Amino acid sequence: MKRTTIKDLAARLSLSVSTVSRALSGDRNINAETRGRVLAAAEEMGYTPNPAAKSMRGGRSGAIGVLVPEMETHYTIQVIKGIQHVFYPKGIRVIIADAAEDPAVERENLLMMERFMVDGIIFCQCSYQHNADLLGALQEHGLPMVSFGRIPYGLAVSQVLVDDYAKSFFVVEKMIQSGCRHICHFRGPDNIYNSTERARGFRDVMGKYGLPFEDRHGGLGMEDGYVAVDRLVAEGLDVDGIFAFNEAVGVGAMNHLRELGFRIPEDISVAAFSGTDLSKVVFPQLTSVEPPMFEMGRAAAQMLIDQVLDPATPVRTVVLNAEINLRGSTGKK
Amino acid sequence: MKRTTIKDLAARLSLSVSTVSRALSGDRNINAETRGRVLAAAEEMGYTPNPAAKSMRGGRSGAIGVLVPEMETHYTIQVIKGIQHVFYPKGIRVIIADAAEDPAVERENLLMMERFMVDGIIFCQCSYQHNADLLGALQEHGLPMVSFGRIPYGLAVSQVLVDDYAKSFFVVEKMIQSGCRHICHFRGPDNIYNSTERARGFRDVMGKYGLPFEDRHGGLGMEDGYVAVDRLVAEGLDVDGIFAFNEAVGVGAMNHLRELGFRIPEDISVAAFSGTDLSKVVFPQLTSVEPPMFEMGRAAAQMLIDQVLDPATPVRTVVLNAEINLRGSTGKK
DNA sequence: CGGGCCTATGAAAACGTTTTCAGTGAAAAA
DNA sequence: TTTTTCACTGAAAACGTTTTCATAGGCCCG
Repeated sequence: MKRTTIKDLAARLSLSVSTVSRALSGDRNINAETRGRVLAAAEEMGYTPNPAAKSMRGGRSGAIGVLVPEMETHYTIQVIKGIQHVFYPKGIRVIIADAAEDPAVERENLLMMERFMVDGIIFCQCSYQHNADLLGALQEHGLPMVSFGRIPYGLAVSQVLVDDYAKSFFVVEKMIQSGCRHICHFRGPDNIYNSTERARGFRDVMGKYGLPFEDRHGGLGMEDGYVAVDRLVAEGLDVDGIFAFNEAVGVGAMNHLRELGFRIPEDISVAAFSGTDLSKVVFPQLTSVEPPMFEMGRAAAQMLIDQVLDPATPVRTVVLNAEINLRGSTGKK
Repeated sequence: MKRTTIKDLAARLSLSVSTVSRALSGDRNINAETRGRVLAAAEEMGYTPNPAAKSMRGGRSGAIGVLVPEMETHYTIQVIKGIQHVFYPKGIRVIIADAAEDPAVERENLLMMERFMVDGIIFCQCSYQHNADLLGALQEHGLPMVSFGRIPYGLAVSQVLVDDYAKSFFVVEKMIQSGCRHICHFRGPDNIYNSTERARGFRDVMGKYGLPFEDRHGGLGMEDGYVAVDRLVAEGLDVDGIFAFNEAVGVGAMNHLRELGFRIPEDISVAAFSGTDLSKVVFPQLTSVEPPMFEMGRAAAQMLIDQVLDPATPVRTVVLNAEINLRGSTGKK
């Protein structure tokens, strides 16, 4: 179980560790032939550098942290894949921590990342109203960081997002064009700033067509969509369309509407933000706004690397394009 | 950005680093008062040990690797959560690598884990026919490892599983009891040994009731379920039940059957192994065998810790109980 | 031919821990 | 009083790298 170290190579080749290290790291002050011998021996003896030693000397830990608010949806998973796609080929370890939508857990996770001495973090806050202090302090302390997905309102940090406002506007416009007149928005939680943006897009497009603006508290999960439908029915439901904060709420709403005997989309159309594969699995398939999740992860990772390499990198906001996919849950009335 | 080290503490307290280290690690050869002073100072100066240094000295990297065959299903994600639940409180970092069902990628991931010098791995092989050589070599080399979910056929390694045979037997028996007579099994890929076990459970229960045994190649994904249904229809479909290798295949089959105008469960019942939340989201809800995913992750993690602490720990196989959940996709004929 | 400048290498320090080996002084045992 | 033992602490080595710093020989230029 003993690993080959640089010392073993040095001994084998009757060279000093310095020379071997230089050969391995591609220093130019080294004889080409010596370099060749070292590389060959390294290959033969199966040498791989000890990351801990590298890290101790170099100051960098060679690991980055990814903090996500949930791991229930395919959204998060795809972003994580995008992130790993960038880091793993570079030999950088990725540590993932899930807050399960609990800001207290998120805080623990942040502190854990600090203990782990990660070189940077990529995060998506549970709530923009929580942990901004700690994130700010870490940033102040020099920890590179990039946010994705949820808007880190009030935090001057690099971020990769989609255009919540515009995409909400356009997808609802499609619903209107297909005949909807009384659309209700199932709004996201107030502590997620995207809720505000999506609601604004919704309000503006309804205004543009002179239609009444109406919304209900939606929440985040499938149960929330379920409950919101119940409430709407109890109030004597008078809508022909629902625009949900996210896919889960949309699916929850749609499933419950169907249980209650409504036909979708004939009686009521349903659309949602944050669509993933799931939108194509439910019946009818759900019209949704689908962010380029993998690409978002890649972009965030690249931005983080830039920051790690040059701490003076300015704060940037990257807005990627989300696709609007019209499916069976919306259609001609 | 300079972190407090043990040296800083020593200087501050006019003690030697050895003493500080001992106080911190809870060595008993230390004056209680001194220990108190050190702890107080550590708290005050916000000292946290440098994992890299610890690791270099201690030989252990403080990280473990988790190798999964896919991250599409909730199954894997839940197992990962169970694993993290055990390791994070202990300050052990978890590195996750996804093979996307490609044994070549899986091999890369294994090598990556070796480079990262993880203290152990928890894995679920894409295919029991691949990478057993490398896994065996690593094990031989002293790397602690635990397998979960898919049967690591031919590898003498600790593992946590559910009873594929018995649970397949029982869930299909329920279908029979509800009136199904011509059930077709959509079999999993041959390079996953669980396919064999589930098929065996299916064959035996059909035999017990004197019913004809029939199966088709199923595969792993939703598309596979879709395709298998098409093939069945092309052959002049004569079944009243389908038992799918996993949830994805089950959902794919069910969705396509519905597209083709079949009523579920009136015309055809559908059940599947490896159910997750998704089974409750689709319509109708899918009858499925649900492994205790989180618990499996926890168990695997605990077994790995045992092995790391004592390399002489004997190889164990832990079989956990999977729940059979009867839902709308099966029912009285 | 002597000084200066490359090229290639080695020696040693440093990173932050843990741990072994040696003490120290004081109390206990003789 | 002398010796032993004990409780506590310090010095230093070690883990595997990278990175000065130093130095050897060889070459060019005057």
